[in-house]
Amino acid sequence: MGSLLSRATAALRANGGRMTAQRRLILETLDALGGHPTAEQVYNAARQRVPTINPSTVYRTLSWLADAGLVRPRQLRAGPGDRSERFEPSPRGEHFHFVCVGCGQVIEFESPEVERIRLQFCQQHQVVIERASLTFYGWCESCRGDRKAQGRVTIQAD
Amino acid sequence: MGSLLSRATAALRANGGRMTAQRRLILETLDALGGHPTAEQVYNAARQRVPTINPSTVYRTLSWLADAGLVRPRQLRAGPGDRSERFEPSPRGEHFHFVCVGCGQVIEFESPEVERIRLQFCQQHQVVIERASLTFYGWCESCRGDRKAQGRVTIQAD
DNA sequence: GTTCGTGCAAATGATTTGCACTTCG
DNA sequence: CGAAGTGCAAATCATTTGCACGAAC
Repeated sequence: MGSLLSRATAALRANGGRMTAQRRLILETLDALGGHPTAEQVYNAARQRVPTINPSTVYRTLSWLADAGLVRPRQLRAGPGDRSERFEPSPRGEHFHFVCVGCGQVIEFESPEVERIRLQFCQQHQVVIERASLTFYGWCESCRGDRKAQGRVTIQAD
Repeated sequence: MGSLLSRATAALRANGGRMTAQRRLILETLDALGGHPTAEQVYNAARQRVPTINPSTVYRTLSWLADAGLVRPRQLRAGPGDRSERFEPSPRGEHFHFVCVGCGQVIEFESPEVERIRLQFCQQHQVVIERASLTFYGWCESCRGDRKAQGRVTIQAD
């Protein structure tokens, strides 16, 4: 399970796509950034190396990667007014997220219990579940103290 | 625990706010709609009764209700390109959602297990969790058959 | 009569798209 | 060469905001 760059290159070969300088740049940027960057963060980071890179190209590359299953779009918003989608390299297995509403930090975690909840729900309601999302919103260890200070932070549930 | 209209009226009295014809209309519309309507759905439903109602007023009323804790904003998107926020009357306790990616139907459910997962996570990571969101995405009983047909539906996780 | 709320039109912010031009294979 | 990809500017979509007018208390 190599870098995004190498996996994307393989995917390109398989589909007659082309490896361009821009795609290479964006893939390397994603590999370097890690975590859960927004399209804008990818764009800004890429721009430091190649100032002529265009936001449209970043968006197009990210959505191509998402379609190819090489990157996973995530809705992890630290607060209202945080409207941007985030992207994470996908080949780690199913996992969930804690988002600090103070600093935006994301902690990933696993939880086998979710599988049980899912199975129970499927049987009870005769539905097919393709994906589960569990997200905790709160204050990380270093932001805990600021909690009451920022009364303005009103996060919305989903 | 009365209607939204009655609870909102009480909240208005407490804060020196004013009960206007528009607010009454929107509150009655929300009561009538139930479920998890988007701002646009509220607007359209309200407009059938009073065609002069303005979208801005709907947005402003919804965000006032959200601030007052009388309505809860929810991110429940059936697919990508479903960018709108949904709103649900809030005084039901903590619960979670199943979203059918075929028809958009939402099923609510409870899950005491989530509380355990939350506690365990808090202790392990020394964080404070204010809110948990668990969402299942899949196909409801009546849409199950269409599943493979709509390969275009690619939902994003969070 | 104030202050709060509304309507309207314009602004916003994230993302997408049409199109002419470039470049990979 | 020819299809696939890029840059740019304009379009889109949901939502927000500034401002002059209107209506609750």
